[in-house]
Amino acid sequence: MRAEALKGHLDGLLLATLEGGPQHGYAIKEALRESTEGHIDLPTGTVYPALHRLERAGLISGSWSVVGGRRRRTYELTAEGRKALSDERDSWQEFAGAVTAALGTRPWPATS
Amino acid sequence: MRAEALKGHLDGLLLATLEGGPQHGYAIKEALRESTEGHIDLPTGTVYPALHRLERAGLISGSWSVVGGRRRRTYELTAEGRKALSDERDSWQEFAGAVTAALGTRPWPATS
DNA sequence: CGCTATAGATAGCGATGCTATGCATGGGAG
DNA sequence: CTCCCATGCATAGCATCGCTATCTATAGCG
Repeated sequence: MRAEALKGHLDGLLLATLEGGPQHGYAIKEALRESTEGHIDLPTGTVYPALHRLERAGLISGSWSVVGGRRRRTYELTAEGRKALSDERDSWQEFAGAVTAALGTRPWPATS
Repeated sequence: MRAEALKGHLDGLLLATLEGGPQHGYAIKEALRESTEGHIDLPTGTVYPALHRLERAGLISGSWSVVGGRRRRTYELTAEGRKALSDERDSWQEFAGAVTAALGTRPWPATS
């Protein structure tokens, strides 16, 4: 996947991954990789700053813990984050629909 | 539509609009607005630099003409541009599929 | 002891779309 | 006749944001 394609959609993906329950950064990255069959495999230098951004924005809240001698920051969705995720889903539908229409491709998935 | 969402997908949209035949910048902008029912309404400050970029990249070729006293730069797809458009469509399918999967939304369109 | 996986972090960069602004012409409103 | 708007093109400067490269640290395995 082209690197820059993600711009503006990363936040929604992270929020969606946290919807299933609290996770720490590394686990989020892995979960995203697995749920997309390797298509979305974020470098850690993308994940951590993005989580900081989301926390500053109040969409997620983090807390430190120590597991197996390693410190972990576990994040969970805030109420605001759930709202934002819902908005992201709506705007993704709109965006994907508009781009699909403009590109002249069949609505996803193209099975024909 | 959120402004930054377009990042990385603009080129494909412009190329797709030119697929139906040569167009000048302003007409491309209008065609895109109409084909997406107003969802994608690009400011001219986005369109013209993007066209210059595509021309520099050899994906489109432009020529000046004068219509009604106004000068126009009409662009058309090059062979390379057609190839790039095809690639864009593939990568859009892949990207949209991955994001849709990760967001946990139904494949577009969500009619349920 | 070194390598790898796990876990987190940051500086600096580059790409790219947007805002604001400018120029120019033609046509319609007043 | 004059002003404003739509058309048409253009650029400077900005802001955003994901990536690369690099760093720290621990646990476990060979």
